[in-house]
Amino acid sequence: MAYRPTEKTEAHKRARNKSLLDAAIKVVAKEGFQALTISAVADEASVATGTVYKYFENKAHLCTEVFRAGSGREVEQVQAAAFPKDRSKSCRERLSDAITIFAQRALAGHRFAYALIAEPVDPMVEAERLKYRHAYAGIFSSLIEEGMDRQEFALQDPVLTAAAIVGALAETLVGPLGIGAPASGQFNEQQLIDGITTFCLKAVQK
Amino acid sequence: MAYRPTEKTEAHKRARNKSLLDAAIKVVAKEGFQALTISAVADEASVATGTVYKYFENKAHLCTEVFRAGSGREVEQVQAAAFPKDRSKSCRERLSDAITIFAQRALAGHRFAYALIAEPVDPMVEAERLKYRHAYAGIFSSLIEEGMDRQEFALQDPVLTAAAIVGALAETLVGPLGIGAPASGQFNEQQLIDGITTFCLKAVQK
DNA sequence: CAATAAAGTGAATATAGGTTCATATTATTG
DNA sequence: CAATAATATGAACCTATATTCACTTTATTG
Repeated sequence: MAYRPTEKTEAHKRARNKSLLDAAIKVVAKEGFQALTISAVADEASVATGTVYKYFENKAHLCTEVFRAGSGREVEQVQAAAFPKDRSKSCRERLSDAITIFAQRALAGHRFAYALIAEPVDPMVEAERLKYRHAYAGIFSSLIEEGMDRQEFALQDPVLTAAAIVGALAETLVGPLGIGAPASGQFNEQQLIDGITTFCLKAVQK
Repeated sequence: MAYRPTEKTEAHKRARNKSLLDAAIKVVAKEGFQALTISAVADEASVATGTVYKYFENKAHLCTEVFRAGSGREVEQVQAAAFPKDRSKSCRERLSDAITIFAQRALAGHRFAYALIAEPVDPMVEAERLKYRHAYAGIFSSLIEEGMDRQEFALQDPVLTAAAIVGALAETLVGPLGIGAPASGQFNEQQLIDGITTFCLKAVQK
């Protein structure tokens, strides 16, 4: 007997796992999923390609993690806006806040947000994106349900409406976020956000 | 001097071009863009792979044609619903008709419609899809503009609203159309269409 | 240090599918 | 039929990455 993983090595393992994930996110943020190759990640993290496979089973898993990490914080923010601690706000107000947060963060995040929301990616990554969108739809759906209970919103299928809102958000943001699109500030960001918010609010209202 | 293309050969050329395009559409309708390979098309049309390249410069061009052919009829139908000869209908009514037609045809077309609207595809094909969605957005945008002029609709950015509608349509139809989704009839198709229509109409209304 | 196990390496391998091209076939006309 | 040109063929080629694996390096403990 002569070897056993110790806390130090475990820590190193965790650190490297994180550094690989960070590297992957950095690649996507800089050049999109199009540039997310195993060797690009390896280079960015200054390790060999084989090392990546010691930490991620395969590319699909790596993509999943990038989405999870990238969207995790985003989804959290939207969730927080939709269901704040302070329970005094109306559902209408909260829906508006949630949409605004989503759009603002997407517009601020630029390349990375575009990659998550709309960059043409290969089918494996696209499958991950569908899950990511689903998480948003869940938030909106719950909020709409509550709004119906409180009779703030018209009676409707909350799942359908939630999907429609996510679709509307994604599609309207594709243009402004797309490659070659005017940089943030070139167009009136506030106007865009107001437009989307108004569109969605009117749609759910009584 | 001893050879010159004749009407007969030209006709054959046109026929073969069509048969290749039909083959490509058939492949997509059956198994999606995922299965659209040059050799699949060649097999389906009973020609050699090289022959495909006599008629289509490369795969991207072939994809473009599949989208054009596949969506051409769809876009036409929506256009016809949005701008009918009979000018007596209100914009509201026409918008409702256009949305209904879009959804109905997508739901009826099933696999092919799913492929056009939402199937995860590789970036080359996705780029074509964006153009296709743009065509729809153009129709809705014009209609909304007219509706504002006639004071049927609230003042709004017609381009933004049109994008939102296209996004809402695509996203809400993805689920029902997706692979493994219940076959048409399993869910209440009419209810779905009504839901989307209501959502969009309320959103544009004064 | 010796023994052992894990982590790291990166060249080699595997695959898939788009694209090419030398060759064969077919059509047209004098 | 001979000459010519267009069309068709499909095996071979190319490219781009994901993935593997024999080997090296590093960490741990008696």
